Order: sequence, then C-alpha cells, then structure tokens
Amino acid sequence: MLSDRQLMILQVIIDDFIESAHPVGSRAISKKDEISLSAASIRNVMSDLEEMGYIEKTHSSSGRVPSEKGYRYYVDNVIAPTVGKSNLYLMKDLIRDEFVDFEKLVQKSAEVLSDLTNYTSIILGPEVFETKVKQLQIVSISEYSAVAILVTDSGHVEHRSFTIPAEISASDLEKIVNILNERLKGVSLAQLPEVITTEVISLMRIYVRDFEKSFKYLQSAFFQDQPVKLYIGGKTNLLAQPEFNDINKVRSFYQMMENEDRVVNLLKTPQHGIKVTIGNENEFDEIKDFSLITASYQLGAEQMGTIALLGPTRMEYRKVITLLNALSNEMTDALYLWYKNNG
Amino acid sequence: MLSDRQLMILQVIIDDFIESAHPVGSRAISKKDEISLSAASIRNVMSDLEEMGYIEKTHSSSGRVPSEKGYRYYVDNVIAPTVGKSNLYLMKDLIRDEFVDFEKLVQKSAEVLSDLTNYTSIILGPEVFETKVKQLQIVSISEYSAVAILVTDSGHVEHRSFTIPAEISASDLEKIVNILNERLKGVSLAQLPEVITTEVISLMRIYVRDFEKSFKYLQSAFFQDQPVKLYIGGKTNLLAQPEFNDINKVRSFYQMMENEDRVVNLLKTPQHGIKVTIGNENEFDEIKDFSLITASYQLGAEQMGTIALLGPTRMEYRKVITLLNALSNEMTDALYLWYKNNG
DNA sequence: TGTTAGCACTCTCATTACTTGAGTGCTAAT
DNA sequence: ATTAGCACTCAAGTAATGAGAGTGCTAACA
Repeated sequence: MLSDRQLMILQVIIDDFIESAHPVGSRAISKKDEISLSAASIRNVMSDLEEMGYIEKTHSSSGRVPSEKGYRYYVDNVIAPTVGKSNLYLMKDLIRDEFVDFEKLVQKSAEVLSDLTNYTSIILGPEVFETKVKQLQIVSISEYSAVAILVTDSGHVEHRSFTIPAEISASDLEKIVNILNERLKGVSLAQLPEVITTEVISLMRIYVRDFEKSFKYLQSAFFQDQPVKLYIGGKTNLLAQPEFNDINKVRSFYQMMENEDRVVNLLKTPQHGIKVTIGNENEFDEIKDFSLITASYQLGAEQMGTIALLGPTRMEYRKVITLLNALSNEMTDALYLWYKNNG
Repeated sequence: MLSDRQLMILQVIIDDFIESAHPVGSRAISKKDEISLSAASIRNVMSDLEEMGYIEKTHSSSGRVPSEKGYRYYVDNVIAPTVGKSNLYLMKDLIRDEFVDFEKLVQKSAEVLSDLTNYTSIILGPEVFETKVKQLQIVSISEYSAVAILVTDSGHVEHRSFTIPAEISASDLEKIVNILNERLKGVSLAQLPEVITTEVISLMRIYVRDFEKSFKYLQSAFFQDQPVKLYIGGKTNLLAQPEFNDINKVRSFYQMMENEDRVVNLLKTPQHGIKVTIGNENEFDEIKDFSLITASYQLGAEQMGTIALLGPTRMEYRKVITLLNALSNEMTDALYLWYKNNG
C-alpha cells in the first residue's frame, strides 16, 4: 500500500511524463505548486517507489519514468474511482443527430474519437449474427448476371453479384428466390448456413430443375463468410507521438494495422465494460509498447461490438477512459432506442 | 541529343541507382562488363551528362544520381519503345477467374499489383455516372425506418437507411417508390439529380400528400454524393524503401493517403494510356519526392477508371510500366466482354 | 526523527577533432 | 581520344571533451 506522500508523487510523475514524455527529476517535482518538499526528500520517496516497482530510471542518473506497474496502479486506484461522474456532451451531439445509418454512426464515432484524443481509434461493428433476414432479393442485370441483395432486420444490407449459369432459366431463378424468401425470413444470420443445408435444399430439389448448380452459385454469392466490420480512425495520429521516432516501430505498427484479422483479434474480449491493457500485458508482440483501452457497447445483455483506443503506454488514461465510457454508454442507449422502435 | 556512349552510361547509372539507391561512381561503372572504358574517361562523360542536367551529385565529391530530367529521358527514350512486346501472364490468371464481382476484381488487382512491385497501388473504380438505374427499392425495416436500395445496370448497389417521418404512411411510401421506379429506370446516375428535381417532383406532388417532407428524406438518403470508389494496396510497402528513413516523409505521406479526395484528385487525368509523372512534375507537394504512374482502363472510347502505382522517383520504371500496361489492357478486355454480355 | 543542504559521482547529449574511404577534376603522358 | 596519376573534397564513422541534469549519500538541522 502506498502512503499519501508516495501516491501524490507517483501521480505527479505520471501526469508530468504523460504530458512531456521526458523523465521526471526530483528538482522538477519539488518546484510544482502542489508539492512542498525539497528535492532531497522527494529523492527518498522516489527511491522507495522505484524499489516497489512503480517507476524506473532510463539510465543510472536519469529522472524517473512510470513503469507498467505504475500505470496500472494509476489506472486502477487513481482514475477508476473518478470515472462516471463527469458526463461528456460532445458525444451526445454526435449521436443525437438523426440516427440514419448505423454504419455511418460508427464510422463517424471512430473519427471523432481519434480527433479528440490524437490516438488511433478502432471500432468493431456490431455482431450481425443475431440479426435476422428481412428480405432476400435478386435483381437480374442481364441474361447472364444478377445481383443478390440481403436485407436484415437491423437495416444491414449485403450484396453480391454473380453470373447466372446458362442452364438456369429466369423462371427457375424466380422460383428459387421465392423459396428462399419464404423459408429464410426471420432466420438469424448465424443459423443461415444450417437452415439452408437442411430445409431449403430439399424444398428446392422438388421445385427447381437442376438445382444443384443454381444453389452452388447462390451460395458462393452469399453464405460463406460474414465479415466483421472494422472502422479505424486516425491511423496517422500516432506518428506525431515522440515514441514513434523509431522507424521500425512505425513499420511494424502499420503492418499490423493492415492485417484486419489481427486487429479484430486484438479487440475481441469477453469482458464487458472498460478494459485497460498496458504494454506487455497485451498478448500481441506488435503492440507491447502500446496501451489499448477497450469498451464494449451492447444491446441488453448481449454484447454487440467494441470501441477501442490505441496509443503509447504514456497515454492520457483519464481522458481516454472517461471518453470511451461516455461513448459506449451513448451507443448502447442509441442502440436500445433504435431496437425498441424496430420491435 | 545524346551520343551512344553518353546514353549507355546514363542508362547504367540509372539502372544501378534504381537497384542500389546509392550514388554511382566512375570506378564502379568502369567495372561493369558492358563498359570497356577507364574510370577517367567515364568521368569525362559524366561531367558532360551533368552539365546537360541528366545526372547530379549529392555533394561536391560524391558519385552521381539521376536527376528528374534523367529519369524523364530514360522513361521516354529508353523504356517506351520496348513496352508492349512482353506480355504478362500473371495478370491473365487474375482476371480469367470467374468475373463475379467487379469490386472484388479491382480490389484483388490492387493487391496483386502492390505485391508484385513493392510499391503502393491505387485504383480508381469505374465512373458510375454513366451507368443507369436498373431498380430502386425500399425495404421497410420497421414502422420508423427503411432501407433504400439502388441497383444499376452495371450491377452496382448503393444503399442507405433512413428514418420514416411520422407523417408519411406506408401506402404513401409505396406510391413514392412506384413513381420513382417508373421515372428513374434507365436514367443515368449523372442525370439523376436533375431528373428528380424537374420531372419527379411534379409527379409526386400530385399523388402524394405532404410530399415535400418525404422527398427531403429520400433525397438525403440517396442523391447527394456519389462517392468514387478507391482501392489502395500495399500502403506499407513504401516504408521498406530507404528513401523513407525520414520520419517526416512518412508522416506527410500517410497523412495524404488518409485524405481520399486528395488521392482521387491525384489520379484524375484526362489522358488515356500510360502517364508517368516524376517528382516535381507532379502538382501535389506531398508527393514531390515520388513518381506516379497512371494507366486508364476503359470501355470503348469512354474512360472508366484509373490504375496507378506510387513509388520513389528511384522506381523500377520498366517493370512497372510493363505491368500497368498489361493490367489496364486486361481490365479493358474484361470490361468489354462483360459489357457485351450485359448488352 | 524527519527534513534538507551540500557534494561527489554518473550518465546523456551535443560539440569538436580526427581518420578513412570513396569519388572527383585536372594535368600530363600515351 | 584515352588513360594514369595525383591533389583535393566531402560524408560518415569514431573518439575525446565538456556541460547539464539528475542521483545517492552524508552530515547538519529543527
């Protein structure tokens, strides 16, 4: 347990370092208004804090820098209790606007979030598996090609074009669509593949000549992979951070960000609420110099998606956590309202 | 006009520099198999070339580096005549696969192109202005919201969700859709806004009560901006180039690439065929250290889109130009075939 | 007994000096 | 016209130096 004095000084060191990115020395601390101790006394405290592992030196005679353990303590014991009290109105503005399109909203949120923080924001779109098919439709473009359009009850639209094999006539196609529509309406996207392979296939076999071929095409057009939507904002923001002066860091960072799967895995967390991962706490090597803060937004008890901010370990935790908290609440509220309207 | 000897040496310098990124000295040149002159003689030639502006020194006693004028000469007089002879089969493979979806094709092309060259590829999707409305449809999601879906005769799908204002009934909405469909079918996207404001409005006024409000919503859902589709591949490739060791270059480059409008403007060229822009020849400051090679792919006489590669001025022009040429031809062919099928 | 002034010590960082090697330009000989 | 030879230039790496920031420890102080 830290004494009041130790806590105070740890806090000053972290706050100062977060702002300046330079190691903090005892003399600098003693000059702060809120500190009325001499540099020498502070040195004693710092020595204690270092022994306990909360701060460290970059070299034998340098000032002190927060360690990951230090940040962790700061996040858990200094910031956490104060979150939730202050409410952010910027976010409200963002969401209050007519809720036209969920994707737009998420995209915009990512943008705002990165602008506000100067870090990189990552938002994982809502899980679409639980949404249900509202309508399936095929618009034929020509004799040889058509577009299949799938609309879900959440207003999500997926579409694929595909070529119509010569053996299938226009009337066959129409039959297929009718069957599919009848049987698939209300089926959740997660169940889709299963329902198709069991029920629909037998139905189709009765009505449609040469159905295997038709089916193959439709399936290739639609039911393989339901990609997770990923929105990234402010990828260049981190370039402005001084810890990014090493070009190799830049390389490995951007290489990681280009790999969507990797980024998605980064955010997949079973946990609700805010989660802070500092430096090596993270399991991915590429971001062992970063901190990642994730928050989930949800609909009822069911998790929907994740918002995250990625920045240096020297991150403005207080600001970021408050912000993320507010945004995830707003999004949860918005989703709830919207869902209610869509009964 | 350059003498044979001068041309030969210029070529050696450029080839060597493109490969190594280091200034090329007279002694190094004289050691090449294809050169049978002493270093001293080469120095004389180099001195001439420098005076003419084709090469330059990085400092008073360094080897020579191609100038932009040098690259320009190389591209115009050394490479141009040899292009078109060699045909690339990799590209064919790419395009020969079932032409399922134009967007997929373009995206894949961007990827392959950047992998093959280690530069950054940028592809501008086909201009959709000339494509025509095939069908407009509105799927209502709930009492309060709906999705509008627009399918064009090129198989392109646009969709927006919007909220239905309380004053508009379901039957009104149906009427609106019917009217829109009837009048808009076959109208090109470019004409869309005009047709709507002239013809459709008056029609709607007759049939639909309180139409101004409905119209406003539909319009906001659709007819404002038709975004150009942009595909970028291998954004991180350039990071591997030695000229990218300056972190500030990295910053300004990535900042530019995040601005879609800027990138689109970069590629908008009235010219058909291959166009090479070297360093300062380009009007955008951010890429004055880069070379940009663009090729258009087309349908008939009508330009459709642009493929481009962005790399350091020290670029493998020969390879890149050949590649781009092949790809743009393949894409043009593919589009032609496809259009014929959709006659 | 906790606090502080004082001082020797350590390490980084910026500056300067030195060395080496690659490359040029010129001149004189071939 | 070509080339060998040589003096000269510059970049880049390395070593030496000094200043500045900061620490740790000890002894004096309230």
